[in-house]
This record gives sequence, C-alpha cells and structure tokens, in this order.
Amino acid sequence: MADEIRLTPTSYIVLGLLDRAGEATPYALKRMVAAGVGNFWSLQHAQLYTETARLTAAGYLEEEREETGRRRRRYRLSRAGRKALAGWVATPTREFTELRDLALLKLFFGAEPKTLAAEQLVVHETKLAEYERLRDQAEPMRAPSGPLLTLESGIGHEREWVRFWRRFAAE
Amino acid sequence: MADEIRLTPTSYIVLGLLDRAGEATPYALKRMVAAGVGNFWSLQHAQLYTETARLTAAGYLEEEREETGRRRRRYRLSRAGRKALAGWVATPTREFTELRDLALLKLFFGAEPKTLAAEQLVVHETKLAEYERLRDQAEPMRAPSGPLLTLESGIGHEREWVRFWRRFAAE
DNA sequence: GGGTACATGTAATCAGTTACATGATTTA
DNA sequence: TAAATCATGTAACTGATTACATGTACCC
Repeated sequence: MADEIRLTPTSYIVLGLLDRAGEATPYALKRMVAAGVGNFWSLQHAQLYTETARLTAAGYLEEEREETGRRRRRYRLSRAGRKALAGWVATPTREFTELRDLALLKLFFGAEPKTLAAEQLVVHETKLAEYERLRDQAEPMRAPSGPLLTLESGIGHEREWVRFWRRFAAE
Repeated sequence: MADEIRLTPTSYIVLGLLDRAGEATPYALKRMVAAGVGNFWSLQHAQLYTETARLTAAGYLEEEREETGRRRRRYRLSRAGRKALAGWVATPTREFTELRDLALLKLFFGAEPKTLAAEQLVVHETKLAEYERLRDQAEPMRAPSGPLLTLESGIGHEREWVRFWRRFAAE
C-alpha cells in the first residue's frame, strides 16, 4: 500500500472485472475486456500489465506468481480495492462525455458529407447489427444487468449515427 | 521542416482553425475552440501552446513573434500545413468511436440506474437545451455548414441520452 | 515441419494533463 | 484600491500508445 495513485477509468475497469472474476491474469482480463466493456471502452493489452502492477503497488490488488511454467501473475482485489470500487460505483457522476468522433471532426472542417457518410454507414450499420445480435442472445432475466443496459445504450447511439449519416448518403 | 511527427486530431484542429482564421495566437485558438469544436472535442489550453510549437517545428506552421509588448506568437499555415489539412479532410474514415461515458461505465459495473440517471439527466438536458439554442441562433444558410451539421449530430445524441436515462429516472 | 494465430510480456516514447506563475483588465 | 477574472505562458509528470520480443499450440 505504498504510493498514492490516481484511479483512472482504466483502474476501475480492472477493479470491476476482478471483482466479478474473483481473480485473473492480465491476459484473462484482456479477454474479459474484449467480451464486454471493450465495446465502449477498450484498452490496449499492454495497459493491463502496467495497470495491474500500478494497482498492486498502491495496495488495491494482491498479486500471486505462479510457481511453475510461465509464472503468470494472478491478481485479486484487496480489501482496499474492493472498497475503492464500491465507492466509485455508488457515486453518480456529472461528467459530460464528448462525442470525439473523427468523422464528425472532418465534417466540421468541411469534408464532403456524402463521401464521409458512405464509410461511416458501413461502420455503424455493422456495429448496430452486432449489438442487436448480442442483445438478442442475452438471456431474458428478471432484472437487466449492467452490461445489458450499456448494450442497449450502445444500440440507441448506433441508431442515431445511422440516422444521421443516411441523410447524406441518400442525397 | 525538421522532424517527422504524427498528426493527431489535436493537430488537425489547430490546422483547421488556422485555415479559417488565417492567423492566430494560441490564445485566440483557445477561444475559437471554445466557440465551436470544443463542444465535441475540447482541448486543454496548454495543448495549444505545445501543439503549435510542435507543428511549427515540423514545418506545418509558420511562426511570427510580435516585436512589441507581450511578444505573442502568431501562427499561420505553411504550404505543407495546408496540404496536410486538405488531404485529411478529403479522406473518409472508418474509425469507430467508442462512447467512453463514465456514467455508462458505472452502470456496467452495477451502479444503481436511478441514482445515476438523476445526475445524468441534469447534464444532458442542459446540454441539449444549449445545443438547440445554438442551432436556432444559426442563420439559415443555403448550404448548412460543417459546424452546423456537427451541432445537429450533437443534438441527436443528446436526445438519445435523455431518452435513455429518463427510463430509469421515471422508475 | 513450417506457418500462423494466440498468448504473454517488457521497454521506450509521447501526447495530453496538471500544476505553477504572472501580467493585464474589469468590476465592485 | 482590492478582488476577481481574463489573458498568456512554461514546466513537470504520467497514463496510454507503439514497438519490440519470445513462447506455445494448432493446422495444413
């Protein structure tokens, strides 16, 4: 529990995933990210090695090294980690998210809408279809889970993108 | 035209704004960002000092130092800068933008939807109103400008956010 | 048995953020 | 004239990206 560190969204993703999984290697975390959160908040795999190390040094994780074979590191939440995660989750945020979309930036600076739209429609229609498939696969549960809710949000925004770009594609 | 550098979105914002303004100081750029692009791609003001310097070193900008008073630096596009900008604008992108919304991340990891929604509605309803006011102020033109189009995109997404969070707020 | 994809990590670089500072104007 | 606030900039830090590297397992 050495250094004070600042917890970033990346930190909370690691904490959150470990909370669900119990314990995991950085590589396992990578796969978990790809399976879910990665759809709206992806990470470089290298980040999972540095971030777990950072969190461990600060006392939020416990590390255990395999004795045999590849000597992988396995991580699990410490008490402090569990507490930090719980506090973060329980605190609503007023943070505002910018769109930060490259195509939009080009549009702002005068790009030809129709040309942009052609490519963007490919991207967003594909994404939309993928999300809808994921949603339909999800088992109906009594209470929709966090992941499912975020997926639905993603669907809403993808629909919005498709609507937006279609306007120019038609032309 | 010394170093090769990688042009980032920040670079193109600087290039794009200078293209419109003809020339400007970093501070003037800051105000321009706040007046437009900043709504969906904001920058730290310090970034405008380092980025202009970086672009100048790489030959994309020309710098001129005021002789008197504060000796501000004024920048303007070089030929290379103009060319880089034009190429970028003309090339459509398949880049996919993640939502990267903090509230969504908390939701994913199990936050109470209703609590989150209360705060998020404040944020997004305010933004939505602001954008709509901006749009209504815009003079009707024959062809809608890039900035106006991106504004409309922003409105669409803000509406989507409001729709999404209302569902939980009602409860 | 050679290629190709997955698994697993380290090291270096750099863009972007934060913090620190001070001068000039406006306002109460 | 004191206090904000706007204007203008530099310096330090660090999280995130990129590049580099090697091992293992499966497939043709």
